Amino acid sequence: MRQIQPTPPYASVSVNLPVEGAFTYEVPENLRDSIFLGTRLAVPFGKRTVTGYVVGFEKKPDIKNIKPITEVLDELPLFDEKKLKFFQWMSSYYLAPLGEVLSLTHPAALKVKTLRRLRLTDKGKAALEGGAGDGRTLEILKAVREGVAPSSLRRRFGGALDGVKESGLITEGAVLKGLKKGRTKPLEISPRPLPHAPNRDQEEAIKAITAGGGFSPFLLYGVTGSGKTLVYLKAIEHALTLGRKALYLMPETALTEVPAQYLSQRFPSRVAVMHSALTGRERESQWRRILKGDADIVVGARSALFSPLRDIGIIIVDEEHDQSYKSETGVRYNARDCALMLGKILDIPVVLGSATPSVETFHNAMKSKGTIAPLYLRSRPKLTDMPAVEVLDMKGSKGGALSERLVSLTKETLDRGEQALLFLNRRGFSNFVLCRDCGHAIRCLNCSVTLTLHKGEGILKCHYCDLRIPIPMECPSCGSVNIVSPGAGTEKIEQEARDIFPSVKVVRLDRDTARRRNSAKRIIEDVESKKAGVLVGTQMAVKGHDFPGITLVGVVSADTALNIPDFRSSERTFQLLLQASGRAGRRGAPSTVVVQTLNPEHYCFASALNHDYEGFFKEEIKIRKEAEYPPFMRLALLRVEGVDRGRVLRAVRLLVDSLKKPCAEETRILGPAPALVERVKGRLRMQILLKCRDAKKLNSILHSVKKEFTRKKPPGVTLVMDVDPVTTV
DNA sequence: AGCACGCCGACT
DNA sequence: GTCGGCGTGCTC
Repeated sequence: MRQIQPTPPYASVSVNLPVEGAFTYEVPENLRDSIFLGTRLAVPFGKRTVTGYVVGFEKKPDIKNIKPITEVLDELPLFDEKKLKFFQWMSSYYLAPLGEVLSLTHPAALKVKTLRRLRLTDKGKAALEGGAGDGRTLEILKAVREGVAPSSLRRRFGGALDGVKESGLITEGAVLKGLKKGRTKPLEISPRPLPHAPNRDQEEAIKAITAGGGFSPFLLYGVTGSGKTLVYLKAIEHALTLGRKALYLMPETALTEVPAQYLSQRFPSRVAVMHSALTGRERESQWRRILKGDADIVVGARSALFSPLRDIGIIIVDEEHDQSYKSETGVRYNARDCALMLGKILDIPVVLGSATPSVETFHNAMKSKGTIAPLYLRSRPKLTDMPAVEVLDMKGSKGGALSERLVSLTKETLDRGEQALLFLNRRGFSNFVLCRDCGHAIRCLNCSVTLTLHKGEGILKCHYCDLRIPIPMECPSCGSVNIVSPGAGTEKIEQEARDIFPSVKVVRLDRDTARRRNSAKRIIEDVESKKAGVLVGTQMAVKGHDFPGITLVGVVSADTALNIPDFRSSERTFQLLLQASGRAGRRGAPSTVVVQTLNPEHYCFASALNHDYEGFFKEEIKIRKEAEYPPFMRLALLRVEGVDRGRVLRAVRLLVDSLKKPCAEETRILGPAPALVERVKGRLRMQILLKCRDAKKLNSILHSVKKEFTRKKPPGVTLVMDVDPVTTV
């Protein structure tokens, strides 16, 4: 790890700011031995001190005013040449500044912050005590003594502040934050023994993965319960016996627990966990363990891919189809695709696993000269052991959100001493509140959506900007008191279930009930211990948790996902249906899935009835081809946002103009059109969808558009470029 | 992203 | 005449 060559006196440093290119800094004599490629630094940048990352060295730069590096932040570098190559690919592919990509390598809390602080000089203190000077000056001095923030001082006193500063009464200094050196502590993981030895399919998959052919991507494909986890664990074990390390990605933080337990049984205290549910302190401690080389396996959510793990020998991406691998803020990367690229650069196997692969991955794996090798786990539970799926046509049904059929099945289930899961992917009591007399629906002031009723909290809430208002007693438009809330969310289902089964404990698991730490745990324990008979929940309840007592799953409305005008809505619905049915009776007890829908004739239900992923895929791929969507076309979504409508529209016209030249034939431009939710947090969102057969061509278009747009764009608007969007609404 | 510099309207 | 608006451009 240590460099043999002495560090040259100048370093190329990438900073975490939206600026292109690296900056040159002098390596001070006393830091010569502690600066490497990949070292995280604090560097002066303009008037501030910012985080920087060493991306190279120079001998003789032809730049004047070179400043010295302020401080080295970590003893060990966060990346090497190969990883840097990977980060540079990400920067180019997702059109994000390199420094922003590199900031993914450490917890955000470690970011260098310069706090500008104004302090009184001795002269200033004397002036204040002596009451010397005009009223305004004294006012300023008093405010500075009280520690009022510079920004608000500026707002209050304007230019007068500069006058006081010039007269030497106050001085400005910067305080660096985030430089503390933390301690490390392994997370408590209770070990769990491996369940059983691999069967023949598993053996074959393990053999293929561990065959050792450098970069080799696999799709491990098999229904829930077919034993993918064991294959991952054996593949990881193999990498570790070769003296290398392993990355194990999961889409949901809750899912990491069981694999981490298995792995820590086999490799005590060599497992690190990285996901957003950790506290800041835990995350930092896990990160430092990884950096110091105290962890051989990192189990975590998408960001774990960038952790400073050295000498990675295998990457596992479980539930590869899951949308949460896509980051929707900052660098809009897809961790699954990034894992493949990192595997290619590191020349190691990458295993994608799923029972319902994404259409792109499956297409890739099925192609005659596909880039991903399929591995089947056929030895699956018998079809008779799979839950029976019933699709209920809800057209013309009246009354509650739960049909008579679903209610009677739930009753039977409870009577047998078993449990039911009622799934609805919408939280709150009702997603709209309506006046019966004038038809007015209560909408958010900042976003173009209706407000959701949260009865328990006694408020209406916007799910986009978190606006909260009290529940109105009368219609704000006509004054009528005839207000209803016809939509259904999990809170309403919970209440309906309580009304129908008053003697049964009904619990709800969604973002609202799981917000407080450990409250989700309590709900899960209630279900596991069978204290609760009915679990109502959003996808949070469906993903990952294995409740053996649940033998009935009711999908309250399959239409929520199906009706979103998005090219992936069928895929998403099908995946949810299969995931939900995977929750029913994993221990062999006869079980049932009931799907309520207004579109029972949709092809995803026919396939879901038979647990037939490939049947679904065959239908879906035809539509994708016809409509020119992935995997046949590559997509990029360009979104222009801003508060001022005129400015946004002007910017969109500029964007369209800048697209004309680079987009020749073979490229489709859809839009501009307002986003499905036109305004969010007061900002208008206009978007253009680009389709192109060739990813390289699309990328070069995006680069040229970005360059031209940033040069010409009016102030007050921002352009977001989303490469390979998972949703285009 | 900040922050300074620079050029046009309403005020002591 | 100045204070301050925000458009423009730079930061090693």
